[in-house]
Amino acid sequence: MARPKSEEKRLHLLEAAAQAVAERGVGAPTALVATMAGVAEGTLFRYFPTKEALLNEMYLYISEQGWSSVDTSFDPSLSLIERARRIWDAHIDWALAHPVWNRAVTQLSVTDILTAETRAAEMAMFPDVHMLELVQASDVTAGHPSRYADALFIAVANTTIDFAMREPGRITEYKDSGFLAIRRMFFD
Amino acid sequence: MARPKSEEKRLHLLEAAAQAVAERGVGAPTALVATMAGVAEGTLFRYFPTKEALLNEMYLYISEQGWSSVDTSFDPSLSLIERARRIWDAHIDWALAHPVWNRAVTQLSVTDILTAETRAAEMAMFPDVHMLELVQASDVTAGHPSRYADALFIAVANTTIDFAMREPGRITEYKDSGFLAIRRMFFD
Amino acid sequence: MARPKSEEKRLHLLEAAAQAVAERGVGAPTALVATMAGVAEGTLFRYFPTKEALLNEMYLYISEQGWSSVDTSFDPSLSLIERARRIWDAHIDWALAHPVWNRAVTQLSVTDILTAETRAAEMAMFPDVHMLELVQASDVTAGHPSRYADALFIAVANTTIDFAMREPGRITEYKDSGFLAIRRMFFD
Amino acid sequence: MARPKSEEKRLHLLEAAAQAVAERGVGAPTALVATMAGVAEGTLFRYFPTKEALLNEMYLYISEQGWSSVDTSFDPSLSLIERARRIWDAHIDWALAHPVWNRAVTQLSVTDILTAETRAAEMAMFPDVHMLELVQASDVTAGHPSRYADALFIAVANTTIDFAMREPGRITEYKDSGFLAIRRMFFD
DNA sequence: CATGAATGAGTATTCATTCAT
DNA sequence: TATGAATGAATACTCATTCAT
Repeated sequence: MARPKSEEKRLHLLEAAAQAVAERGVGAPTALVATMAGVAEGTLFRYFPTKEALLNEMYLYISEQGWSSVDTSFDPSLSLIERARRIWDAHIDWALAHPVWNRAVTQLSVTDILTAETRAAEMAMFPDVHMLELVQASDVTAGHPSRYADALFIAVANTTIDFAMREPGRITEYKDSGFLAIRRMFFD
Repeated sequence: MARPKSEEKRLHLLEAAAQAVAERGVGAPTALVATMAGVAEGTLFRYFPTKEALLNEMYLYISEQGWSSVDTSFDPSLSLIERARRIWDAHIDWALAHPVWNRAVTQLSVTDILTAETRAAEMAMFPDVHMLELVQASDVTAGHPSRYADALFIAVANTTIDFAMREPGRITEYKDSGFLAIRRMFFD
Repeated sequence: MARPKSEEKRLHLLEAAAQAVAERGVGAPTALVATMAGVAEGTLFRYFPTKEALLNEMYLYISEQGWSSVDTSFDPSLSLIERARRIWDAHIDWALAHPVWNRAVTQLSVTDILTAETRAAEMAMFPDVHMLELVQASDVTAGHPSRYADALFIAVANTTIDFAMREPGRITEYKDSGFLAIRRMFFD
Repeated sequence: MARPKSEEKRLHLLEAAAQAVAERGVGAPTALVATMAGVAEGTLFRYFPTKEALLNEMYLYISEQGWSSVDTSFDPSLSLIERARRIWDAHIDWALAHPVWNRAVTQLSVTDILTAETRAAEMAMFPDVHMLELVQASDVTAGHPSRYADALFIAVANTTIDFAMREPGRITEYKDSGFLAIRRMFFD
C-alpha cells in the first residue's frame, strides 16, 4: 500500500493555512502555506483538492479545537449561570492563547469561501454549548432562532477578546466586564 | 496633491469600490471598480495613488455616510436611553438600507488594509455619538476605554443586522430585542 | 529490460492509453491512463519507462490490431481489385468498429511523439498489404515510393471513415463511393 | 482614446501561435507564443481571452491566407478541369511555401480545440472553391454532402504535400501525380 | 513486484500599476 | 486630464516521474 498519507502532514498543512491566513488574509498563496507546512507545493493538493477546500477544512479544524476546550469544561451539576461562565472563560482563554487561530477564523468568516456545509458542520460540532438552553427564559432572545443567542454571545466575546489582546495586563478585567454584559443580557 | 478635476468621478469610484468589495471581497480588481464607476482603468489611479489608498478612503467615506445619518437624529433634549435608542435605530436602519456598504465595511475591517490613520479618522468622525457619555455609569464598561462601549454596541448591532437581513419579515422584532440587550447591558 | 510480470496489465495499460488519448488528446495524464487500466500511478512506469514510450508502443499495438484484421482477409487467389476491396472493407470496418482506437491513432500521428523507429516498425508490420503490388501498373504512383500509394489509400479511407462515422445510416454508401474513388485512381 | 490596440501585434501573435503550434504542438505554452511575438505574456490575453480563442482565430487566419491565394486564381472562363487544376496548384504551392502554417493547421484540426463555429467559419470562407460544382456529375460523390468531395480533395492534396516536402527535388512529379489521382476520381 | 505519496517545474490566466497617446 | 494598451510578477493548480513502503 505504499506510504500511507500522513495525518501529521495534513495537520501541518491545516495549521500552516491558519497561520498564513492570519498573516496575509485569505489571499495568502498556497505556496506559502506549503512552505510553512514543510511540504512541496504540489503536496498540498494531494491533501486538499482546492484552496477553498483547504480553508474550509482549516476553519472546521480550528473550530473543533476551540470548542473542544469548552466541552471539557461542561459540568451539568452547575447552575445555568455558572455553566455560562465556564463556557465564557474557556472561550476567551482559548482565543487569547491562540491569537493566530482566532484571527484566521475571523478573516474567513466574513468571506464567501466558507460553504453552507462548513457553517452547518460548525454548528453541529458543539450541540451542548448552545446558549439557547441557558437563556431560554430570556426575553431578549424569545421568539428568535437559537443561533441569535449564540451569535450575541460570540459577538460580545470577540469584542472582549479584541480589547483584551491589546491590553494584556487587563485581561481579567475585560473578562469580568464582558461576562457581566452577558449576564445582564440573558440572566438578570 | 493637486485636486483632480471631477469630484463626481471620485465619488463614483468610491461607491464602485464599495460595491466591488461587497461582491468580490478585498481582492476585487481595480479594473472592475473602474468599469463600475464608468471610468477607464487608468483613471482610477489619477484619483487614488494605490488600491490600498482607494479602499481606505472608501471605508472612511462609507463610515461618514453611515454616521451622518445618526448625527442628524441626535437630539440633546432626550433622555440618555432615548438617545441611545435613536442611535440604535438610525444605525440599524442605515445598515439595512445599505446592505452593500455594510458588507464592504465588514470585509475591510478584518483586513490589514485599513491603516491606523483610517481607524483613527473613523473614531474621530463621530465624537458626539460615543456611547461613553451615555453609559458612563455602567459598571460593565467602568475602567475601560470608551471604545469598548462603542465596540460592544456595534457588535450587538451588527449581529442584529445580520439576522434581520436574513429574516426581513421580522426586522422590527430583531431591532427591539437587540436594543433590549443593549439596554440591559448598559442602563439597567 | 527484464520483462515485467503481468502481460495482462501491459495490455490494459496500452488500451487505457488509447482510450485516454482518444478522449483527451496526447496531453492525457499518465495518472488517468493508470486509473483506466486499473493499476496504480507508479505501476505504469514499471511497464513503460516514459510516457512517450507508452504512446509509441500503444500506437504500434493498435496498428497491429488493425492490420491483423486485414491480414486474415488476405486471399492470394483473388484478383488484384478484389483483394484491394477486401483490404478496403476490412480497414473501414475495423476503424468503424473501433472509433476510439482510430481517433487515438489519428491524434498521435500528427505529433512529434512518434519516433522514426515507430513509424518504420508500423510500415514493416504489414508488408503484404502494400498497395504497391496492387497498383504497380498505375501511372498515378509510377516513379514514387510505394508508401505514396499506401498513403493515398489510407487518406481516402480515413476521409471516408470520418464521414461514415457521422452518418451511421449511410455507411454502405460511403464505403462504396470511397472504394470507387480508389478504383478509379489506381485501377481504371 | 489612448493607444489603439495594435493590429500588427495581433498578427504577430497569430503568426507566433502558428509557429509555436507547428514546433511544439497544441501544448505549446502561451508564454512562448508571447515571446515569439515580441510582446509580454500578459499582452497576449488582452488580444485573446483564452488560449483556445487564440488557436481558433489562428486557424481561421491561416485558412484565410491559404484560400485567398486560391481565390485569386479563380477564373470562370476556364473549363471545370482547368479550374480544378488551378485550385490544386494554388493549394499545394501555398502549403509548400508555408510548411509551418500547414503543420499548425494539421495539428489543430485533429484536436477538440477547434469549435464548431470555427469549422463553420472556415467553410463559409471560400464558397466559390467548393469542389461540388466541379464534380457534380461524378458518381463518386453523388448523394453525399458536398463536403465529402472537398475532404477527399484535401486529403489527397495533404498526402501529396507530405511527400513533396520530404522530396523537394520531385515536387513537380508529386503535384502531377496527385492531380492525376484527383482527375481520375472526379472527372474521368 | 506493486503501490501511491511526494515532488517541483511548468501552465494558463489575473491584476495593480505605468505611460504613450 | 482621461484613456486603455502594455507589462510581468504572482497565483492556483497539474503532471511526469521517483522512491519509500
